[in-house]
Amino acid sequence: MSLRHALLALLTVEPMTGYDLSKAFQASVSHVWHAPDSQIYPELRRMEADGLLVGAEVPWGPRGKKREYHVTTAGLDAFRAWMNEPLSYTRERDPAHLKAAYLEWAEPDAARAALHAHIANFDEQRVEWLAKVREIDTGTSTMLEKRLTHAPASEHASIRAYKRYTYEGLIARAEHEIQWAERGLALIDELNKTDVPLG
Amino acid sequence: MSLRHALLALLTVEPMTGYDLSKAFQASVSHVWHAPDSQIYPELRRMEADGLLVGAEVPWGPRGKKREYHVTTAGLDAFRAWMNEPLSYTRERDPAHLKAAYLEWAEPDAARAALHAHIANFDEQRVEWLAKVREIDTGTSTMLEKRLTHAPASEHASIRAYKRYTYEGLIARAEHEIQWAERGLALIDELNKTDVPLG
DNA sequence: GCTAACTATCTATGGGGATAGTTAGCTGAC
DNA sequence: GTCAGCTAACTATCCCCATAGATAGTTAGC
Repeated sequence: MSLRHALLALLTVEPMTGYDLSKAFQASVSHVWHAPDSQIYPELRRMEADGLLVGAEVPWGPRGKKREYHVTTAGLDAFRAWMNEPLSYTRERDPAHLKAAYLEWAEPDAARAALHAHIANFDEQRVEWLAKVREIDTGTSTMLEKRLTHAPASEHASIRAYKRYTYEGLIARAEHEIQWAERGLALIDELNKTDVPLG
Repeated sequence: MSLRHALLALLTVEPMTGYDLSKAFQASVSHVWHAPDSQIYPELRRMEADGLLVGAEVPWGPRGKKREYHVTTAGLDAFRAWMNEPLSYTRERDPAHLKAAYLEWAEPDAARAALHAHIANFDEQRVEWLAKVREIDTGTSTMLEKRLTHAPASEHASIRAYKRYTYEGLIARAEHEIQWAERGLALIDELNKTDVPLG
């Protein structure tokens, strides 16, 4: 039930439509949270029914309209409560490492391809997060700057620091995964070396 | 649909009952894969229907019986095919980092507790994987040794090496997460320092 | 001989999420 | 002036998985 809290997190920054939230998940914070719009719209209505949000019809063009959701004080309370309560670490599933543990079953080239895909995946993440950190440092992160405008100046340093800290952790993790995969590639080469000891 | 492949992976080592598989997930490879028995039993029956496994009734005590599943050649083919095909990296969800990005909303003590929980979680994993590596090195891993008995001697080194490589990667990841959380604890202290500059 | 703990299997229910498809209005380029 | 591409919102279906509980036989200790 954490989609709800991810939505609250984004909506504490500024009111948004379901479409905005869908885009925000797809682009800006994918790999931390994501959701298809088919999940977002019903959840927003449920959250409104629960009093965490209020939706406001906003005109859009001559005839169109859209629904912008604002966080209520009950919503803020719920978000703060979630932030203050410990989160349960559910056992995760890790197909990449499951596969790695049985890599002897794969053709060497397929094994290499798997590790290259691992590298490509985390390199993409790394680039994404590096851009985020640069945005934080240069003040070009629209979300962060909006967040700062309605937070007391005394908290600005903390807000900036926690965001940077989060993204740095994700960068380090991505780099770790890349290094692991590279060690794997070296291991595959090592194990598939055709030994010609007495040329 | 990777539960199927996780089950195949374990069953390539030796025939097992649903109960055995449930225990294997709970204990030996949790954090790489896990599943409740309510998922395992139906999936085993589906896999048998698909011809990947055959189940054999085995007496258990005077009146009891259990069903032991053996991998068929079709099952081996399916597993090998999965090992040789690239796996799709689905965007993950990461509640811990989502929370970290909004840590200014939490009470300092709650923020500390969250990071301590993070450390505890990954330290547990670290200990678990370190034990695995030790088992591999000392030849006391029952699963691995069984796997080796029906694999050609020429492959023993590879099998051992891939297992070790996998667990080492998981250990390094756990250590990374611990270090990240520790940096976070230092950051919280830093940000909540009550400045008394002029005594 | 009883009881606790373990082995073994199965069912029910509901939530979360992936995928796909539908409808409708808006905007700008050609 | 129309067509492509974007914004906006919603619906349907299916699968995976979590939680909980039901049932029954086995083993070992007291």
